[in-house]
Amino acid sequence: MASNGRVRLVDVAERAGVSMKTVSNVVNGYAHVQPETRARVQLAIDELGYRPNLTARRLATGKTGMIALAMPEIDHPYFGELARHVAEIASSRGYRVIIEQTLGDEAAERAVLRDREAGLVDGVIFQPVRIATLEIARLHRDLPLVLLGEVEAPVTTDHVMIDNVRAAADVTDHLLAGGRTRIGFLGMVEGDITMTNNRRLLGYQEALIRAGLPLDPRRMLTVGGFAPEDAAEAVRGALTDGPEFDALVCRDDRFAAGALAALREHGASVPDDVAVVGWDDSALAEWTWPALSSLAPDKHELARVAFDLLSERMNGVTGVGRHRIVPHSVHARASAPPA
Amino acid sequence: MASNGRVRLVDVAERAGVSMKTVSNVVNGYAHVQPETRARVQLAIDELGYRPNLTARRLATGKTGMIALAMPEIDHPYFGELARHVAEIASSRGYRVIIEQTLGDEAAERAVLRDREAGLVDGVIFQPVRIATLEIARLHRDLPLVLLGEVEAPVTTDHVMIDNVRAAADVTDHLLAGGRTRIGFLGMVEGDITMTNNRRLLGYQEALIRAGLPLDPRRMLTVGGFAPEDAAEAVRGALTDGPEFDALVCRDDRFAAGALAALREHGASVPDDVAVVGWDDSALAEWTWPALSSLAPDKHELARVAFDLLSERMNGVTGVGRHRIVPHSVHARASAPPA
DNA sequence: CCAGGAATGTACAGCGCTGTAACACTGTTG
DNA sequence: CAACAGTGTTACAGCGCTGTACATTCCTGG
Repeated sequence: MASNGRVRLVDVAERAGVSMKTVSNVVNGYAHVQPETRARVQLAIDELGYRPNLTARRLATGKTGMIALAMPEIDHPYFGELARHVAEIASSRGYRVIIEQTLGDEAAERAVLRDREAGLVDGVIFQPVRIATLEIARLHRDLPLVLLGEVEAPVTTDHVMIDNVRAAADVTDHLLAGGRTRIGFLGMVEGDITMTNNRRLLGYQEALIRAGLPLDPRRMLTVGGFAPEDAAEAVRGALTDGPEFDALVCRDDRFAAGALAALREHGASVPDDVAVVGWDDSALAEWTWPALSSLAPDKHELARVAFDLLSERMNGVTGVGRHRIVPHSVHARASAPPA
Repeated sequence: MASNGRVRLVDVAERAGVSMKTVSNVVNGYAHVQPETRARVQLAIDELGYRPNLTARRLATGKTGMIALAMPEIDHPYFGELARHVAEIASSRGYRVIIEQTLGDEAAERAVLRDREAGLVDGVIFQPVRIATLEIARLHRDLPLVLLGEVEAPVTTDHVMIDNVRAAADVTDHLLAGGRTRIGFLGMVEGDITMTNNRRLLGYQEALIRAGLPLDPRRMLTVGGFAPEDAAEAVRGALTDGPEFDALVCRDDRFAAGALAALREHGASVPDDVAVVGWDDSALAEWTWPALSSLAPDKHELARVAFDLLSERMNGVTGVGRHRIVPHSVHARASAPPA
């Protein structure tokens, strides 16, 4: 046995009276090993308490069995739930997940694509929020990569998302079906460079146009930052200066929570005076009062499809970037009940 | 260059006309390298786009530069926030974090201590919920380990927690100071084997006794499961059959959210009729209506202390298990305002 | 002026595993 | 019955890096 106390393959081999490779074959479940030999090796493994050194295996095979999941914040409800799904899928396929928090930092996002992952993981699932796809394509070399969320063309990398235009239209239709006619959109974020919001705004507008309703730019609220309080602030402003609205389509559940707070302060009743719909269908939607109706991306499917695409890349599939849309639905709760 | 396209140390060495080890020294920032040599090596590194293979480095050094964080669910608000703090601390010290979700599964918790981590990480920070400390001590070999949360004696492993008895007493005192006299406790969970709740119940009882108030066992509510809905169900039952109460100390914020829902259904006003205090001070406390007062463990400190203890163990410190208490406070919000 | 050390660099073994080539068998086939 | 395919096993190189031992040069102080 090695002096550091750990049992190595060679120790087992010696004890069982076979070669290292045979032990390796047993450990890896290789078929062509005599049952009798296998039993002898297994006995030695158990007796010595042998555990393979994964680092050594990785160096030998060139596979790490790990993927990185890079996202802005692990404690954001949506990302937390997504992380859980990804971890479960990956785990069921024998992979482990390293969480990489970029915290919305541009340098951290670049690092995800470069040195940080060198030889550490077999692939990366990455939700960028600061750097553009063009730069991703430029920085990205041969590491298998799947992007999450809306990305602008030209896209040379695999990515998975929901149909944001359609989803925003569905949410707006849900409100229209409930008899709302003066529907606002909360909100565009200053300095937000992702396409996500533009697509959602577009879907919202399309639904209004289809319904023959006017587009009032003053009902499309701009928010100063990403915190719920920023959203509340924007709603407060709109309630005093802006045009009337009887419903709000929100960019995410946290913005919706901020909107609920501002409406409450103002004495507006939800959903009677103003209906509110969130986005992400995170656990938080259950906890607000009233509970939030929310656009629900199929997170499980999102994680599964992303992992499958990545898996193919890790198995050597090459070729142009692939584009996958996963389903969504409107999860109706009290803040915007069904018609 | 290697046929697989990756640049290796030896390629850089060849190009710069020095030995592999000198390149290694430059890469690792070793002091005693001639500036001129260093520059030449650096040039070769840049020209070839060399990135060290971390797996190989790990095999050579025996250090992985990674720790595992094992917890029940990454999408639980408290654990999500804790994960974020741990990831930030670890990252600032040059470590990376692997998230291990046990999902409250006993086998998964055992696996954390055994083969799963073999040679993969340098240490583990682990919040057990299913397996007892005795078993942890039995399974745990030489892998550096720090436990989070309440653990029963005898403790042979380092662990970090808040003073749950004291914290529960502080929360109860907060309610007493607000003039509440019929304070309930929500809740003991059926089949919960962790000590956490017993400690909290104890602190709650101590505070009542010190205040000269009677202990009414019927005000100590038992909950059928860990979901907020289970807590709501328990509160509903108490509202119809049980003794009156004018305040509730809750096991965590999610239970408190469940309690708020049940109270609302019943027409009880919070905090006028019943004050509610949560536990964990998770982001969720901001989103409920009214916003939850909550016992706030110093999560940042918790993460820091846990990492420091682990760090010492990873650096070879041996000896008996150490016990660390981190501070907490009562974060007062609308559901139980200060006196 | 020389022993003793610090500064700078090299050669090579070895971390613990897996892939590959090769070998010794056994049975199968034209 | 030679040729061959398939099975079970071994020996050993090699994954890409770092640690160790050692060579060489350059200072320093007695």
